[in-house]
Amino acid sequence: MTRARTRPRKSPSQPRSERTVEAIVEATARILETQGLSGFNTNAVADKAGVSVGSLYQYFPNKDALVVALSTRERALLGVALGEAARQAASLPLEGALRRLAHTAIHRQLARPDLARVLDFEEQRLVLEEPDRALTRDIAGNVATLLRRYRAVIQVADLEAAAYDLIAIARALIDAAVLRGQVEPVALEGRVTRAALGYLTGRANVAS
Amino acid sequence: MTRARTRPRKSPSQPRSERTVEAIVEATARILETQGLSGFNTNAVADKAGVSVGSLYQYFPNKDALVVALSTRERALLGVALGEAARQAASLPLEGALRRLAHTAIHRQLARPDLARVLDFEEQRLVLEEPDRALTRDIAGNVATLLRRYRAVIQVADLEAAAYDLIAIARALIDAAVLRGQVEPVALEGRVTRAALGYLTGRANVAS
DNA sequence: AGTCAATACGAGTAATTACTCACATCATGT
DNA sequence: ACATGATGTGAGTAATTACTCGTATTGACT
Repeated sequence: MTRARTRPRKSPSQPRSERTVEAIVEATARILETQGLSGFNTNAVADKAGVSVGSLYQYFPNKDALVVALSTRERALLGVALGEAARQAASLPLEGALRRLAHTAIHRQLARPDLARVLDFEEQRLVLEEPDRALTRDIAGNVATLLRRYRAVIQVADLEAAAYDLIAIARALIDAAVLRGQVEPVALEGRVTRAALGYLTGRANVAS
Repeated sequence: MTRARTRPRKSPSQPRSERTVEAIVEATARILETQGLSGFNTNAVADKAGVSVGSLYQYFPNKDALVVALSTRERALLGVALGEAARQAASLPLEGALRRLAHTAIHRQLARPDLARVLDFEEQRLVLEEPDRALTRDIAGNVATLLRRYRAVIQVADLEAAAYDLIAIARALIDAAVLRGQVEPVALEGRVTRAALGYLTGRANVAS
């Protein structure tokens, strides 16, 4: 029972094939954000990319691999932006740092809001089907590192878990905002920041 | 282009058919929590329910209707529990009230954690495909009503939206906890309560 | 006992779609 | 020019599965 691969082929590369892979990943994004899940099939992706299905399967072993590649690309962009934000936030108090992170994440997700929402969903599906798949590990690691600097003011012991929770909160609030069409970035940033700050520093503990 | 129905048939009812419908809904639950999405097909549900596919389609117009029915059943249970909790919390300060709600929601979701997670996911899918589908409207309404009592201490203006956001936060944190296997109810309750309280009362507003 | 509507059956169908493979074309080194 | 590996093609296949429909059974009422 060998676990199915999701990112195997595409070993050799001439510049030509690089462009093909790029086109396929971007076609996946465009299909997902314009047609949604129901329009997302490999033939449609190949068409949109201007290549044949055969070429698609030369570089991606199965349909999920498309989602993984796209997710990886988008998460990398987010990761870079968050890294930059974290450096800038180095001297800020916790609230300011969280706000910067929230601001950055919101900015990136709202750049292509429909894509963000569908992709979040697809990532959830992948994790549901294969729980150890680590799609947000890098980002969570970076967030955890940042959190460690504020250990003194944070009530939560497990900062790794806290990082994942903060990501889940941000995701939930951003996706909900997109769904409602309430995408005023500043207000949204405030909501995310307050929830995160409450999670980390609130002193609502055991009492009943 | 008439919108597809999701809960149409089953008009007439002898006691026999009631039991059939019950069996089908519960079979859906058991399939989802034991086999996950990949095992969820109408033949499997019919088998598990001990009825034929034909009978299934006598009462449910399509596969999604199964999910809607199950979701409705589970949300009703949660709704009743939350209503009770809200009454008991009537005299408590906001934090205590939120804690009671969190406690109740967690208790119910952890009763069948795997089902809760897959069902949350399926609900997301339904909303993604049909944005105006209102699966949590009743619960959100109840939460909003409760929030109105605390208007004085809440920073957020739109309490309807806040209710949806709080539900999204709770969902995200509970599902994340189930995924990680960290289901200590008390700690989880604390996390949800702190995030909710921060969201509502935090004074992280506009500053940059 | 007989009628009839409600309920149940489940083999079959039609549609979708992920994926393959035998073949074509390209581009690079000689 | 030509050889050769890399890259591209897309009609076809196989598997899955939601859903139908003609038929069978049940049970309530007379």
